[in-house]
Amino acid sequence: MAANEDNLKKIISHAKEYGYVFQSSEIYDGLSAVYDYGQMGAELKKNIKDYWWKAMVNMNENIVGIDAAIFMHPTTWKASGHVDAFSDPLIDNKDSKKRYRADVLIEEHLEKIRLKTEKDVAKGIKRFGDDFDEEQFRATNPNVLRNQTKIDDINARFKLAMDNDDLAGVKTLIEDLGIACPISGSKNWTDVKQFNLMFSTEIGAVAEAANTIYLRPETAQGIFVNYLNVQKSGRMKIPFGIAQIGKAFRNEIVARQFIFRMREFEQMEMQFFVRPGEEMKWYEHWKEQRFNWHQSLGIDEKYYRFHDHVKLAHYANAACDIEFDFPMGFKELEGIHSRTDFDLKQHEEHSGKKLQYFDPEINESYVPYVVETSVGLDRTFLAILSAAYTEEKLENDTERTVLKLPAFLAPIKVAVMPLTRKDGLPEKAREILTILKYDYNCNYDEKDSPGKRYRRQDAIGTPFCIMVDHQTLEDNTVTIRDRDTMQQERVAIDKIEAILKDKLDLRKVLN
RNA sequence: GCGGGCGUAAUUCAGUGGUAGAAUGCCAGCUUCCCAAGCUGGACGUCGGCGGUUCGAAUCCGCUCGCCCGCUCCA
Repeated sequence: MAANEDNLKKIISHAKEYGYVFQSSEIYDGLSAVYDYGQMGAELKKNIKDYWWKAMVNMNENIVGIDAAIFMHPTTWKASGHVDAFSDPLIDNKDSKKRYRADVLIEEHLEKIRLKTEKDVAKGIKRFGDDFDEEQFRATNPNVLRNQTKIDDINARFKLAMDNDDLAGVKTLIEDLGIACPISGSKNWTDVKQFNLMFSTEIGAVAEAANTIYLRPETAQGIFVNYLNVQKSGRMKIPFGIAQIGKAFRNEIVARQFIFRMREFEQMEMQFFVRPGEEMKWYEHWKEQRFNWHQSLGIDEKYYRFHDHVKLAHYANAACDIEFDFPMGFKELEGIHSRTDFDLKQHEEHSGKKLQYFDPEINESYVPYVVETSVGLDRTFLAILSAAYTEEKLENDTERTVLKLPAFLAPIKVAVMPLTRKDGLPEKAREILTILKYDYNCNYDEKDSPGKRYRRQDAIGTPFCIMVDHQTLEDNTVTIRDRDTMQQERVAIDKIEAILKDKLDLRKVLN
């Protein structure tokens, strides 16, 4: 554990030192849980996006990509459930310092009262056996009735308080009920606070007439509200998918662990629309597909595992995560959810528009079921970066730090360097650079010894280095040095393009 | 939000009351030329920020911002 935490620190330092990730607004002391991608990070991130898009959109005939706006009609978030679900009333116990959801505390209290009734019922059964009329007992027994009244009263008070945004009322209710902290046993509570995880701003130039509008907390809704547009304009036939890469925003109470949990983050997701009843088949299909995608990055299988959700969200009938062994342990990287027809039904209801699909195969109209794959781009970035970060002991008893990034994702694909700065070698090297830079992001470096330059490229993860030496001038050959093996291979200049093309060929990874 | 740890150069750190250092890195030049060689020169820090104590603060105190860890949260 300690070694792993250490590892995260090292990765953060390395990421900063070599232009991968910077703290946002650093000169102003930073902004909590917001990060910027630097010159290397932006390239890596872009390459991850491209690779995902290629695998999901380009490789699947029945998946298309869109780019929806971050701003959406406010009703969207009522329909999706985010307005309610993303604003929990929270309360802290001052003695145990534990935080609870106020509604959960009250619900637990109600559960205790219900339990009393059940005990009474159980007693009755025990005493009277078969003669016991449970239904009548529940309807007439004074204790049971009194408890039921209590429950109804509490529910009514809670609902009233919540509907009126009366947080003080919620606190009073908790105090009146004598609810104690399960840990400390004390009733010493802070005020109830509302946390809304959605960022809001105003749309409309005139302040009085402005409407509150949210920054989307997830990208999925942009797909749902456009599903019919895409289906009709793209002549899509079920089953089909809509993919999207974009930013989402969550005002996390605690956001930490570098770029793992940020307030502004990017998701890559695909909603797959299927015929009702076939969702489990597709759920299994995408579980496998997405796992294979991660595997294709060439990171050891032991870094990944599935985690099935036991407790399902209100919209799902099956859900699992693909978890990655980050420096801080196994954490969610991607979620695969069978979302049923919940979202589309909700949007039908709130918009009053039909969101049905006519299925010519079965001659029937229906609201499709949805299987979602949603992967965090920043998390994928962190996963790849942390798996790639390697400190190696070399034979000559020195060390090197190398980013063993998948070659096709590396920010710089190839560095071209002259062995010395004399004898026309730089000119020759630049000729080669000119050939390659149309297809690949290249580096040129002539400063310092060759060994030092190799190490510099290792640190940023450049998979290939081309060295122009004196033999180049004689026979037009160069050496290509492999980042991971450190082996050099002498090849003809006119073969370089073919060799790189082969080494970076996505056909090999995308199977 | 609570608790713990921390914040000094690009990075890793030393410096505990007398106004700042090392190593690595970076830049220029010389030399060397295939895995962080050497030499010379150089740039970069209002010691996270604000305030207080003091003749004097990187150092002591308060507040604040940020990072890491635990709790909590993460439909």
